[in-house]
Amino acid sequence: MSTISDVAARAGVSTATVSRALNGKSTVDPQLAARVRAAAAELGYRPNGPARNLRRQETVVLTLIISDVANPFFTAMARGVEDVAHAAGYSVVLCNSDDDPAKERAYVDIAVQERMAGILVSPTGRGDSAGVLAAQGAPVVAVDRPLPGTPGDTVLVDGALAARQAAEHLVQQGYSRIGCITGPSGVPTADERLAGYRAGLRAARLPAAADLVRRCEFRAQGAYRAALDLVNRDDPPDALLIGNNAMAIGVLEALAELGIRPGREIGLIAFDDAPWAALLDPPLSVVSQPAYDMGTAAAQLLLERIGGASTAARTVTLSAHLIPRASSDPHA
Amino acid sequence: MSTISDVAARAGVSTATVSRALNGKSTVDPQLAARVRAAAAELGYRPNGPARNLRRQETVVLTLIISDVANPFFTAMARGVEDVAHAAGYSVVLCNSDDDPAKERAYVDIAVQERMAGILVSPTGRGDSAGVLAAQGAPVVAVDRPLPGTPGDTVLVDGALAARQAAEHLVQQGYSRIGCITGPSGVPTADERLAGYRAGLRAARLPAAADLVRRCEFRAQGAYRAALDLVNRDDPPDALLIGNNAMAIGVLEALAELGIRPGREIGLIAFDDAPWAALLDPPLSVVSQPAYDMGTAAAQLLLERIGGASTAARTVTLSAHLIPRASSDPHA
DNA sequence: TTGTACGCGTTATCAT
DNA sequence: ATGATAACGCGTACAA
Repeated sequence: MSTISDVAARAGVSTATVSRALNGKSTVDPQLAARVRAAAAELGYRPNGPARNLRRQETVVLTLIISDVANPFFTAMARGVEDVAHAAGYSVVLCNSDDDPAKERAYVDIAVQERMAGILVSPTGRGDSAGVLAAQGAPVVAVDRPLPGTPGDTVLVDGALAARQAAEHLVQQGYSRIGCITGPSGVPTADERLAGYRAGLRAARLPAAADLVRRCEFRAQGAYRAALDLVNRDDPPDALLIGNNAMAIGVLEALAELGIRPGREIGLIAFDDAPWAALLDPPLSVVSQPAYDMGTAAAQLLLERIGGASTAARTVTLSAHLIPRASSDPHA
Repeated sequence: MSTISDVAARAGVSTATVSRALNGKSTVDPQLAARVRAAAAELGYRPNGPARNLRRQETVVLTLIISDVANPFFTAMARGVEDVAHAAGYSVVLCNSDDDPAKERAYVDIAVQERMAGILVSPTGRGDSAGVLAAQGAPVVAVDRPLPGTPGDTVLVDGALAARQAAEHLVQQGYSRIGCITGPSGVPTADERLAGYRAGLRAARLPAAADLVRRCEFRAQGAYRAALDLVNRDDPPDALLIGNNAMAIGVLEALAELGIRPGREIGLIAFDDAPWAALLDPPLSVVSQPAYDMGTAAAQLLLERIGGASTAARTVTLSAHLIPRASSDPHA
């Protein structure tokens, strides 16, 4: 692969002139510049990124670490990040932590080592990534979940409020034995949804039914088992608040197997809207989170932080809203 | 951010010893090594990636460029790539080209400039990324779609065969006016699915109905309009072969709006299985592509190519298989 | 306007 | 076993 000196030799100029001509920085004789560009094109010259980054001490690529690429919520967020980043001349690379603290940590290490311009991370909540980040003082913003320990820029949604509203909606619809399937203990989004659910029951003067709560990973499989488990009880729930998109699929599979129809036989509300949610029969009620906007907000925060503008940590909290559909209507 | 010389100073040794101790390469006095590690830890030292890559002339990160992060097909593929890559000590970063040749090109440029160890790309089919890649001689493998022009390593699925089988299945089920909504002309996967569809009709001695074919981007919106357009004809199709996952959503939305029930009123088969396809009412018949396996195969090819093993370009072709469900059953 | 020369942080070679 | 030093490819201050 040809270097800047190859180009210089071919164009009969110094490497400094090549650099200037190609970066359009200082003023260069138009004719020389043309010769340089021609030489570069003929050689298929591409500047060596590592060398350039080393010299410039900066990059124009952002790292976005998410916990599940297959989750539409995170991909929508990624779109938001990308749109803002691209407009500002940055590129974005995605890393998939798989909700595994070790993988998250590995990607954080890479981002730090490669001296990425900035890092957006939707933390698993466990693990020590936060420490690494804090120690390096790299520009970071946490999305969806706060970074434990360090008070950095953060973009959240008020999941507790949304969960509470969802629970109250189920009560209003006439359900009275409301269960909840949410993520692992310690994961902030999982915890806050559970708290909101409980607050909703309390507000409706319904007894807190600890035995109607199940916790598992934010995946279909665990939710599938949890749903079977709950529904096969002697006193099964008559409604379910579901922690996310992927879990909803597991629950729906379980109910389909048992021939239980959502809405009439069991009320259902799941976190995260998805393109297919409205296509189900009955359509699935959801708590829609502003994923795209979370992405744009996070990217903006990060860009400002990179710019070195403010120094105080900021937290942006967006709100989710309930989209009631027939799966939470007992008369549907 | 501290450098290797900071660590060296703190440990009272030379930078060379620090490098050796931290990389465990050459043999170092255990006591000294411990002192070095301690110093590094205290300083929160992280090796400078660009400097290291510059010196080593190599990276351990792979770039995977896909056209749609929100498409489960591509994310499943990404999982396959990641699993194989991680096992071999490589990391993977995802880039979202959005099916936009310019974005694809931009990410290819980045990957090449950053001297990524290897590149996996699912090309838009348009644009000149292939030329750049070929010129640089970077390790590349194309997934899902071939890289136009250059005969490099490629992982494909036999979409023509699968489309033909799908069309024939629809015929067997009793449908006779079968339409097709597929991707843009020039996109290989779109073209081959159309070709297979036509072959299926021919094999069944059904007239090729050019006016029942619609082409648009591989997205929901275009497919939504195409479906409305087709169904509102005087002589509408009685079945539809749909180009992919996202398009299926658009078609289903259109049909739901018009109150047309899949299966009984219009046969439906879509490319790409998705977790929600079986949950629909009626469940959606799909052509399931081995996305995960495509990812692992591609990653293996790439790793071998990076290793410098073979020199001849290889093409791996996997096969898709039809999963008939009720949406292609007129009696359901 | 153009060229010379140094340094970015690391690893590898060569002495010691 | 350890240290001094060159080199990776680039951008830029300084000199011409």
